This record gives sequence, structure tokens and C-alpha cells, in this order.
Amino acid sequence: MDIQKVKRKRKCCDDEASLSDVSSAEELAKLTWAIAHPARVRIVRLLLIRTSCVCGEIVDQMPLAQSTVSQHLKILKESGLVQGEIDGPRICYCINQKMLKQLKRLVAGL
Amino acid sequence: MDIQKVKRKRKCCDDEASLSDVSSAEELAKLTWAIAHPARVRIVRLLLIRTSCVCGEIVDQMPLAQSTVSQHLKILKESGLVQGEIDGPRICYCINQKMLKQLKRLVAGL
DNA sequence: TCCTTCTATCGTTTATCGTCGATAAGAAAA
DNA sequence: TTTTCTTATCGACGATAAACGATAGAAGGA
Repeated sequence: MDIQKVKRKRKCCDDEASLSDVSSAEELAKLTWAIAHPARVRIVRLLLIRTSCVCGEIVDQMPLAQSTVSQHLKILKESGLVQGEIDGPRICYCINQKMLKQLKRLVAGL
Repeated sequence: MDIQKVKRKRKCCDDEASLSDVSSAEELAKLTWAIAHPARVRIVRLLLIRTSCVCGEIVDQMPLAQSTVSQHLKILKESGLVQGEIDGPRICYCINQKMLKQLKRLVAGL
């Protein structure tokens, strides 16, 4: 997506390192914020359990109104962690494995 | 948030699984929320770089007012990711490695 | 065609976050 | 004791999140 990986070695006193630190801090904050709500964690897990995509079954699994779930899905989509594709009359959600990997990588690198 | 309402879609004896799912979802949400802000990511990284603890030097490293940094530190402390100990006139912050490991474990387990 | 189903979005209300300046509290130094 | 340094806390503000109900829009089936 965005963000070039930190490939170059750090030299002392160059602010390029600081800049990439800042941008990766923002990326990590953005990704963690996406799952920084119990409902969104549960949604992500649901999508992971069912390797296939899921639509409004999510609503049935959650003690929330449909509109609220839709809002959480929107947040997850905006973070890039989740993708949604139109599949007939319903919409098929699935995890963006690439972004999930990126999240895991960034957290593991703390 | 309120009580989980476990819909009976699942079958045999997985109430316990659902409950632990819910609680771990809340724990994961709480921990990720703690670092779901660029400033708090930077604070965590600062504390990790300096294996020793840091006090108000954090403020000098950040483009934020002292009170704001203090607020972020409070959030980090409440999450358990950071500990603060009084050390003379100042306060010594450090990462709670146990909680950091827990965060990494939960994220890796997604 | 109309109807049903599914999802997104709108509008609203309430709660919380992020930020700041000002101030309080606590300990060390003078 | 008084002063000084460091950190926490207290309002206050605008911005945003979270939740809901109601409604709109799209697609399939009757």
C-alpha cells in the first residue's frame, strides 16, 4: 500500500530515521486503532474463522444494531484490514491478509 | 460496553470458548487501544530504546505539551503496558515487558 | 411490475479523546 | 523554611467515536 519499508541503515543524526519512525508510528497507530474496540476484534476473528467471507451474519453474532456493525466494518475497511466485495445481493467481507501481516510485523517489531 | 449476548448458533459446550473469546477480545482491544495513537507509539518506542526508564525527557522528544504527554502516559499506565516508579523528584517510566509480550502474543494469535 | 432482503448512509444524541494552559502536589536543594 | 524542579491533575474546548432508529439504494425473486 503505502509506506516504503525501512531498508536503509541508520546513520547517526539523520532525521530520515526519525521520519520513518514517525510514519511507521502512524501506521501502527492506525492499524491498532482499527482493532482497538472489542466489537472490531470480534469481527476480525469471525472473518478469520470463516476463511470464506461473511456478510450480515456478523450482525447475528453481535449484540449490536445492524447500522452499528456496518459502521465498524467501515472503520475496518478504511484501515485496510478488511476488504468487502459485492457478491450478488449481499456483500462479502474478508480479511486482507497482507495488512494483517503488516500489523503483526509492526507489533512484533516493538 | 455491556454484556455479551451469545447467540446460540454454536453447538456443543462452547460457552466457555465464547466467553474467553469475548474477554480476550476486550483485552486485545484494551492493549491495542493503548498504542492506537502515534504519540503513544512513540513513547513506547522511546521507553524501549532506553532500556532504562525515562522521565520528562519524553516531553522534550515530543511536539506536545507536558500535560498532554502526561495524559498519554496515564493511558499507557492504565493499560498496563507502562509502569512508573517514583525515583527521587522525578518519575521513572519503563515498559512492562510482560504486558508487551501479552500484546504481541494476542496480535500474533489473530 | 412489485416485494423482499441486505447493506450503507443519514441524522441525532451522548460519551470520550486530544490538546492546551493553569495550577496543585511532592521531593530535593538552598 | 522557602524555593525550585518535576509531574499530575483540573477545567475547558473542539473534534470525533459509538450507538441507535429510520431511510435509501441495489439486486433477486414473486
